[in-house]
Amino acid sequence: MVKYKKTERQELLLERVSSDPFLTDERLAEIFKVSIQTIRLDRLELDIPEVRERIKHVAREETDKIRSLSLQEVIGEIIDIELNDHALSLFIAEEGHVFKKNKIARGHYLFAQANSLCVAVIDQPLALTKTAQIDFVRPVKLGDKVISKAVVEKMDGRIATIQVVSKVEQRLVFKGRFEMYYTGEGEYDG
Amino acid sequence: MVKYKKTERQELLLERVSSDPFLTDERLAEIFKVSIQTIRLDRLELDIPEVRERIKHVAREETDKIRSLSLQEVIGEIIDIELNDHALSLFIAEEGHVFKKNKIARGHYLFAQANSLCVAVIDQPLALTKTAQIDFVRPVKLGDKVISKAVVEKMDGRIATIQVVSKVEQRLVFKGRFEMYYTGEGEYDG
DNA sequence: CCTCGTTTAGTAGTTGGTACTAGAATCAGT
DNA sequence: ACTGATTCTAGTACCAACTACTAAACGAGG
Repeated sequence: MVKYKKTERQELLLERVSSDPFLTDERLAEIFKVSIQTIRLDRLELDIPEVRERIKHVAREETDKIRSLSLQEVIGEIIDIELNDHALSLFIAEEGHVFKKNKIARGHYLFAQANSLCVAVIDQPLALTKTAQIDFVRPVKLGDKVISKAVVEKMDGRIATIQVVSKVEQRLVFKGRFEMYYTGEGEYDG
Repeated sequence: MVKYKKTERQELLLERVSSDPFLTDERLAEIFKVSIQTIRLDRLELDIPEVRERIKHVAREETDKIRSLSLQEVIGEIIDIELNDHALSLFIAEEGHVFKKNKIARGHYLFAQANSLCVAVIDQPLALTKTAQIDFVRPVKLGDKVISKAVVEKMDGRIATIQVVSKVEQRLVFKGRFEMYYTGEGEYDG
């Protein structure tokens, strides 16, 4: 087995650490077959905190109820957001999301990405889906990176209308029109 | 302020630590106005692990929760099915399915229940959702038992039209009309 | 007063680090 | 092949937050 080059090792390190935050430097040194010092230099360069801080961070996500709204309750990772205007998220179809037989993503994950993006883009204390018309244009396969874009068309005080399109490598795979019901604490009467 | 007696302090200690697992012995010693050693004796007697272990435990719960949720194949348990005709499933809204703030189920779980029911009721090697029009009629709350019923309206050789209604204690909470694409071959050319 | 439960103090050792210095190995270009 | 930079390894001193242990002080009851 050949040792990795620095940059390659650092990429893999980032992946490893984010998929399993519980790995100590010692374990990582074994995995990559380098010294502990090398691992520490890598973490320093990549701004990866020590194992205890990583664990603490994961644990905080549970207790931190404020933060969790924008982080936890979303399928896919939000990569750009302008509240009450538009939002972008990335969802990668993994083993758990696809049919075993043909490796095509189950529709409800695409819906979930779009739906949670709609919830996130509405900057209101309460936002619930009211109706949706959706089209699954092309199947999404295992490993596909789905970029979903939600654009708020109008907000009339109670109902927001949002158009969502999802693409894999620029190709449309899903589109939908969502009506979201929302209320703000006393901002609007209702 | 009077110092607590041993037993009383230990009770309060248990409460404190379980409500905030991030407290170090040093902090606890300050809180109860005793020495660190006393806190450590207490933890020993009460079998409370050290701060880092407590944090690790919380973090583990968190990652387990995410994993078990994302790996869910089908949402809801099928309780009655007549292939190509109708199907019933039960879904119970649990902690992981609801918004933390208001304990209302996220829309995509209701969609997922309906969607996977539609996939199941089509007796074909391949069944993919093509379009859907859906209505979230009433919010579903934590603990609600949602019964979803899918009825196949027509199947024309490639597309099946299915009506789904979901109820909690006889009250409509969700309805939708799904068009499912299906083939015997397992081919799909978008 | 003495005793026993309780509390405090202090020491040595552990884990998983940070921060730093210094030297060895490797590679890239001339 | 030699030079110089990059990369890796080694080693030291230090830290937080402990465990595990010993020993002493306190405090109220018999």
